Amino acid sequence: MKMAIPTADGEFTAHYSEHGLAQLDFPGDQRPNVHDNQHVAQAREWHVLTTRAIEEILAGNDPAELPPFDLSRGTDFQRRVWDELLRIPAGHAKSYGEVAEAIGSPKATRAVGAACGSNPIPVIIPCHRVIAANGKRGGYSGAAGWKEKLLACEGAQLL
DNA sequence: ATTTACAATATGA
DNA sequence: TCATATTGTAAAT
Repeated sequence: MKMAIPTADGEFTAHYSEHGLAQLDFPGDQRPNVHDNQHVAQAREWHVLTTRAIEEILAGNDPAELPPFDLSRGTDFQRRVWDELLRIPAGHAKSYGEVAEAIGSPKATRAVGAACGSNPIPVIIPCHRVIAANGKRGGYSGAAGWKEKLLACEGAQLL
């Protein structure tokens, strides 16, 4: 199930599976991913939540409500990372090391980076709020410019 | 099954 | 500044 999300910054594309939001793409950079299912009505409800959440984030606020995610592709470690990312409030940034420590493996900083890289739902799962240890930017797969843009939008404090 | 490469970091030279 | 060990995954051998 593929649905567009028009925003002031372009049209995002959300992909829904039968379990929830499975993937989110930046404007103009759609990854080919076809989810065919019959749960159209349910996907519409999720889509409302997704759209509202993205609008909040682009405005620099915390989304009040999120759609369910389909993390079938993720490992336990990755889910721990993503869950931790969701706890970062708007306008705040954590380093890879801090996230690694928060999930119980202080030395798995590199693994955290890998988990962020395989994050299927950018923006809502705020992988852009994860930065290198000394305020460096680190990377951002696919849409590098968005990291700075989103952080600037929130006025994030880069320690 | 083993090696390599990542969006990292701390340490030692 | 550069080399290396460390950690979890995925992809390539």
